[in-house]
Amino acid sequence: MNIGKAAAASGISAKMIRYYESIGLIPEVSRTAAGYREYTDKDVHRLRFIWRARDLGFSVDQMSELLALWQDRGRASADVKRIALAHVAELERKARELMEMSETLSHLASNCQGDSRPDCPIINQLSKPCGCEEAVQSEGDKADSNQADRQE
Amino acid sequence: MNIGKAAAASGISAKMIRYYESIGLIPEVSRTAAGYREYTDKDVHRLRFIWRARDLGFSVDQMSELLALWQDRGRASADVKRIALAHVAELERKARELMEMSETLSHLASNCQGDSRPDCPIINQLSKPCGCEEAVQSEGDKADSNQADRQE
DNA sequence: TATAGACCTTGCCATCATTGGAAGGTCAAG
DNA sequence: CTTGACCTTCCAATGATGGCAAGGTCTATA
Repeated sequence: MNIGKAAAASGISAKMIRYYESIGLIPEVSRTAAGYREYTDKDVHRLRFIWRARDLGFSVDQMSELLALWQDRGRASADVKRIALAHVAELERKARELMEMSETLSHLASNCQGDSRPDCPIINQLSKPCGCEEAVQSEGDKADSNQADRQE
Repeated sequence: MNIGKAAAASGISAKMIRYYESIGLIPEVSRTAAGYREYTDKDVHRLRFIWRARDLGFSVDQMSELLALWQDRGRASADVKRIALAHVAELERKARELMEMSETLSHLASNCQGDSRPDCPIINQLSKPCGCEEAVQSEGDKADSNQADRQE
């Protein structure tokens, strides 16, 4: 099967398949006399593995480790679990980071009239002169009000 | 004030200040006879604005719009709010995406013994042959489940 | 058989925001 | 005057992906 078929079968673009080969994530496959790459079902199976791992947000390096463990009959599931949980922690960290931004901004926006006048708590917050503590609290997350948010 | 001082005062690295200047996010500042950039308090104030916007995850393009609105005495707060809310939606989308990955993986990991044996639901899931919808089996989860078919 | 068009090959560029480094000039303290 | 910290510009790399170009190959059809 050529690279186009392998791409369609695996869900990974031909471009990315060549890229993964170039960086050594997957082995070089055999070529036809004309130089076309030839993929076996086994190769496609590996690509699908990568496709799923990628879908879970694993990096190329992590996928490389996972592929090695997959191949390793003597693997310890603890090794797989460790990689997975480290990734979960990272995903959660990033998600929290995004949610903090979102909440801060959402709060500011909720206090913005959104009309034709220039006064705006979002702009006010961004233009504050220093990084003083009275900035929007993202870590403390005190639920207690400060609704009005001194928007001068 | 030279770029190093401006960087320290604004929280943005000298490297990034030069970059922001090169792409036109901030105007070119005056230079000393020796070619050193000179920053005024106003310049630093603008850099702090950028620092805060960046901290909220705004892209350079969005910051450019926000800076223009900041400078615009006749701005409509609705324009600011629109940008902010669009960004909130994007942040939430990304956060949800990460959380979905995290939850899927977390669930798989919770069913993994994490011992010295090779059987592992995480590897099993990744190695499934097709994109079938029979997601992860829940708590009940037969531990006997299909051994990941390795390639060899 | 000739040809069109779909596919393959390699290689380079672009993204986005940021960091790093090299080579060379400048400034301030000792 | 030296030293070291700073500044300047330019170039490169990151990670994962898409795009394009130039050229070769395969396949179906006229």
